[in-house]
Amino acid sequence: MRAELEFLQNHSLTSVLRRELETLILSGEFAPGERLNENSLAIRFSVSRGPIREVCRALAEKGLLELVPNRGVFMRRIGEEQAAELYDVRAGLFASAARLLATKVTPEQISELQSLLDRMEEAVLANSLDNYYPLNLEFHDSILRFAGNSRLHKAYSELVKELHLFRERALLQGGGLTVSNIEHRRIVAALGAGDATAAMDAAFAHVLSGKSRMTLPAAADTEHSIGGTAKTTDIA
Amino acid sequence: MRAELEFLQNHSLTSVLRRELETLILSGEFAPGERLNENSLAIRFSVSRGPIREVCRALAEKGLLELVPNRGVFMRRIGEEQAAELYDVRAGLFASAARLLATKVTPEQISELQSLLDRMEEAVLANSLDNYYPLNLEFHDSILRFAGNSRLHKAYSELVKELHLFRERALLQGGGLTVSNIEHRRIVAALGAGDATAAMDAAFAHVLSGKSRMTLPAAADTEHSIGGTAKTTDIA
DNA sequence: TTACTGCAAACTGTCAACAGAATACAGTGC
DNA sequence: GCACTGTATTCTGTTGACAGTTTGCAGTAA
Repeated sequence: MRAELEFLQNHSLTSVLRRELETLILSGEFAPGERLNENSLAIRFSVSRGPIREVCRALAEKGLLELVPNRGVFMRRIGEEQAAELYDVRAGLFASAARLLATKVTPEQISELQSLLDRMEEAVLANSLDNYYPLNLEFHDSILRFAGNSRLHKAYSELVKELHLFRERALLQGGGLTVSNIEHRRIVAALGAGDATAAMDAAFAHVLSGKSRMTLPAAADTEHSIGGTAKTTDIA
Repeated sequence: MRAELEFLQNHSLTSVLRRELETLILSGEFAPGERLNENSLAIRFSVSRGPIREVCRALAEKGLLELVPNRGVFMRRIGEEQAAELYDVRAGLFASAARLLATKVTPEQISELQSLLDRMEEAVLANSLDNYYPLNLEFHDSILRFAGNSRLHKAYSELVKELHLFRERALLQGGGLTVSNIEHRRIVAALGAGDATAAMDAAFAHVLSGKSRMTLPAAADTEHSIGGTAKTTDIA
């Protein structure tokens, strides 16, 4: 019961709604550019329009939705240029984390990262994107976590969520995995050596490399994901 | 009249309110941790509570306000640790801008930055913080602008706004100006040489240097700003 | 005097309803 | 058949009101 009381105090209806709608958005429930009907959402969640509107305003501020006066809220549509811009921001945050971590990383953390590198290497050899993808996420997340700056971590995570809205991106070619993991090794090597500048540089270059891997093939084939929820992945 | 119509279409009541309230907050109208009464705000702006609530949700998402269930909205209180974290994020964004700019900067932009450096140098010699401060802002803003990434620029600006909430910081000592401008010169030199890594490194180090200039003296004297709206400045 | 209890006022959370704008569609003229 | 106009519908923007919670205060007992 104690736990339930605490739940009621910390999680208001609005905050629950917010989380719920965010999950819905990130799960691909709505198509890019699709309009969200406030009334429908209100009925769907069995609440009135007030809380729905508040949640939409918050998510719009976060960059997941778009507000058009007198027309309503729309799923944010992220074009190639906007995605490219987001990559630059993400690169800066990731580089910051790497640089901060370089001066304080512990041997245990290095070996944990090494372990991830090895497991990713296996996935590369098996040419298994399905195995590589979650390890890649964990690798990046670990660096952010080890950096020990919760605000930086939060900003990075939100940026990754925002990038998920960019669905018109190409699937990664097999060769990308090899390159990606080589870059990973370079980052860990710099971290292990305590070289802040090199770590920052490698981290930044890695994300930018992912950006070019992502946008270049997309220009050649932009129709592949229309009408489906093709599982696109993001190796950076 | 054309302009007025366009104004009505693009700026809804909520968006105007949002800007207004944000200005109020950043101007120091409310003390850190102070509670904002929804009804008072509604009366003050002659609107109902609905729009006020939506605006507050948006500004809370942005990090300027804090929401406590069943108790209301409060001015966000930023402690020293949080401010330190924000500096790291800011450093990453600024470094990203510097690195991106290094590969595309034009001679005209370099000379514009040089001009700012010279004018800051004058302010340093005159030991005039009042002259130095706006030039310093313009210097940083110019680099973000020249970098040509609007999203990065926006993220940086919002972070600076968020940092403004940290009022318990010390005024800058005179010596800081000299150091700060030396760091500025190092950034511009790297940019002019087209050295992306050096530019990124110098930019990151500069913001972190500003962070230590900010937090160290504050630890020695944390009571200086109580009860007043002392004009504190932020040299980084 | 101090601590506790109970009540009252104030405020937030939520809802339902109204006004105005945008959209879709039927009707009319060419 | 096609473009245009006027109307009806739908949806957003905003408001006022009610329910539940928190806060402040007066009253009481130790």
